[in-house]
Amino acid sequence: MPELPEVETIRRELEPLLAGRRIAGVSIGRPDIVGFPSAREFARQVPGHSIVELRRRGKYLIIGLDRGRELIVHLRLSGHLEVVPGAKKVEYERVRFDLSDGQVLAFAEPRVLGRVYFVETSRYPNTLTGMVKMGPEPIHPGFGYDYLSDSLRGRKAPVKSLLLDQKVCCGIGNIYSDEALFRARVRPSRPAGRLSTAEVKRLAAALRDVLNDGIKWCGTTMTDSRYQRPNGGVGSFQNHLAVFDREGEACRRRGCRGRIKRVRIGNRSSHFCPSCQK
DNA sequence: CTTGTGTCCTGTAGGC
DNA sequence: TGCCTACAGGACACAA
Repeated sequence: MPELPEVETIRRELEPLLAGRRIAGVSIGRPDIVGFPSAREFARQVPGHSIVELRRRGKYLIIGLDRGRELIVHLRLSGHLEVVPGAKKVEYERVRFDLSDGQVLAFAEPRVLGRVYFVETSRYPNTLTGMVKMGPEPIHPGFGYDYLSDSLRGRKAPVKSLLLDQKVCCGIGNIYSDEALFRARVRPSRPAGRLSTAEVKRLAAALRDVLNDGIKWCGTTMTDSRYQRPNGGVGSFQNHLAVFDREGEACRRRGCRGRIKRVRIGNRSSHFCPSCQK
């Protein structure tokens, strides 16, 4: 669920709550949540480190520690982070970090698919190769027509599948890929290598714009979504979705009489307007 | 290398 | 109401 805008919102709101605190203790409710090193080593090595800053790479949240170490969190489908008073119980809490100010950073993850890693800065283990191979940030200046055009050239897979490939453009998930394709007026099923120059240009701009809009609205919280901000608040980009989760509803483009269709592409549901997207 | 499929794990919505 | 099945926004291993 959390894609780039959600993770970026979490980063911004969590940093003032964490920066400068020391991690006094770690308790692990589910050892399989720890991706590196072993759960036992994780619980032994993390305490004593202080939190310096929070960064983000794609959908990974990077908690920068002192002495050249990082705590890396991936929320996958259902994970979230909360900072709560030490006495409070957090539902689905899998890992708990006791902080020096008496607060607790809780990693809650109902589905147990999310992971947390403790690593040396920029020295990533095999369980984190996704970090090393990750493509550029679509909201950074280096991501534009030239890069995207090179990445899609000759590819026969549906353009939607390539947008979800973190090696092509990191941070994109099912929601923002559907929304970007709508803005670019390109159907998700189109073979990626067959897009025209104008379409690739529109797509590169749409990816950047839709992610920035998602950040502006503090992410997307659906009714069945567990995405929440560290203070318990929710996002509001769901109020601005053009196609995602709108199957059968009217297209919102002025003058368009189309209805949003849902199809399966690469085992993921994809939403588009048959009238606007070619 | 590219592409498509299955799997991890749990909770929940919706059908009967 | 209660049971059962299908599906969920991610990532990766693996087969063809």
